[in-house]
Amino acid sequence: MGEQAKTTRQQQREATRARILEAAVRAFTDKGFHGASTRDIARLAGTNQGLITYHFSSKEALWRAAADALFADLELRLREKLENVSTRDPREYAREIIREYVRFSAARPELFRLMVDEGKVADERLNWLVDKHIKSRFDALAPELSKIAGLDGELLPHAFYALAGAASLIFAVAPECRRLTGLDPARAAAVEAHADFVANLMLPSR
Amino acid sequence: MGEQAKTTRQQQREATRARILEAAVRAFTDKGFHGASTRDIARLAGTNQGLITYHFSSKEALWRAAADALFADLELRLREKLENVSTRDPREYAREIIREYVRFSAARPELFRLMVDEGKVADERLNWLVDKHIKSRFDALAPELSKIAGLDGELLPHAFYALAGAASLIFAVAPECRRLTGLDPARAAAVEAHADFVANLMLPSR
DNA sequence: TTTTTCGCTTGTCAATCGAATAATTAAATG
DNA sequence: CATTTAATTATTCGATTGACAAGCGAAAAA
Repeated sequence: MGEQAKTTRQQQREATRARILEAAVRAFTDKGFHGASTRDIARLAGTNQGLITYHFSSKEALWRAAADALFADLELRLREKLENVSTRDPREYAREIIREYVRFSAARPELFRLMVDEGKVADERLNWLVDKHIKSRFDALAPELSKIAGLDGELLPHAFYALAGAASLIFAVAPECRRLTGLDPARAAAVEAHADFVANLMLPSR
Repeated sequence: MGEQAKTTRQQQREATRARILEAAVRAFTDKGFHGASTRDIARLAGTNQGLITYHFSSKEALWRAAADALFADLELRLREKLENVSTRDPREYAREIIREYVRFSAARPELFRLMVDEGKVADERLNWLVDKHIKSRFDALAPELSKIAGLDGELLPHAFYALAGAASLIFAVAPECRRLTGLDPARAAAVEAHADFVANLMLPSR
C-alpha cells in the first residue's frame, strides 16, 4: 500500500492553512483590507482567530499571502493557455489570450476586486502589489499585445486599463449585474458571450 | 441692502454639512463602508465625530447622503452635456456622450469606486443603490445607446459593463496607474486621450 | 509506554469602533 | 440687555478590533 495515509499531522496543517487562505481571499476582496476582520476570516474558515496569528503571524502578512494566491491562479491559468493555443495567426492568438483572461475574471473575480480596492490609495500595500506582481507582468505582456493591435506606445496604458476594466467589471460586480439586468454573468453562456464581446472590442476580426 | 450677509447661522450649518459630506465621499470610496470610520471622516472634515451623528444621525444615513451627492454630480454633468451637443449625427452624438462620461469618471472617480465596492456583495446597500439610482438610469440610457451601436438586446449588459469598466477603471486606480506606467491619468491630456480611445473602442468612426 | 512536539483553543490586552448624552458656546430673538 | 435656540464640543457607553500569552491534547518520536 506504499504511502496510503501520509503524515496526518502535516496534512491537517496544510488543509487548515489553505482554508484560512481561501477565507481571507473572500473576506479581503468582499470588504477590503480594513473592513475584513481576522475574526470574520476565522469564522469563514471554521476555526478561531488565534490560528490566524499562528499560521500567518499578522493580518498584513495574511493579506499578502492572499494576494500571492490570486496572482498564482492567474499565472497558472495564462501560462497553461499560452502553451496550448490552437492558432498561429498572431491576431487570433491575441484574441484567444483576451478571451482566456475574461474567463479567468469570471472564475476568480477576486483578483480584480483586490486591484481596485488597493489601487485607489498610494500606500505600502499598493507599492508591494505593483512591484512584486503587476510591474513584471505588465512589462512582459503589454508591448507584445500592443504590437499585435498596432497601438501607439503612448496609448498602451489606456488600452491596458480599458481591457482590464471591460473584461472584469461585470464579474466583479456580479450581484449588482444580477439585480440590475437579470443576467447572471457567472453562467457559462454569459462568460463566453462576454469573452467574445471583449475580444471583438479590442481586436475586431479582419 | 436686502439680504447681503444672510443667516450666518444657517450658512455655517450648511458649510459644515457640506464639508462632512465631501469628507465622507472621500473616505467611503477610499476605504469602503466598513473601513471608513466616522472619526476619520470627522477629522478629514476638520470637526469631531459627534457632529456626524448630529447632522446625519447615523453612519448608514451619511453613506446614503454621500451616494446621493455622487449621483447628483453625474446627473448634472450628463444633463448639461445632453443639452449642448454640437452634432446631430446620432453616432457622433453617442460618441460625445461616451467621451463626457469618461471626463466625468476622471473628475469624480469616486462614483466608480463606490459602485465596485458595493456591487460585490448582495446586501441592503446594494439594493438601495440599484433601486434608487442605477435602475432608472440604465433603463433610460442603455436601449438608446444600444440602438445606435446596433446591438443585440442580449448583449446590452455586456456592453454596459464593458463601457463602464473601460471608461472608469484607469481613473479609479490612478495611484496604481502612476506607479505602474508613469502616466498620470488625471492630467487633462490623458483624460482626452482616454475619452477618444474609449469612444473609438465602443463606436469606431464610420 | 513515556516523553516530546506542535497544531490548535481559549482568554486577555489596549485601542478603536458607532452611537448616545451632557456640557458648552455663540448666534438669533424678544 | 436678557432669554432662547441651536450648532458644536466633550464625555461616556458597550461592542469589536488585531495581537499576544498560556495552556490543552493528540500525534510523533524516543
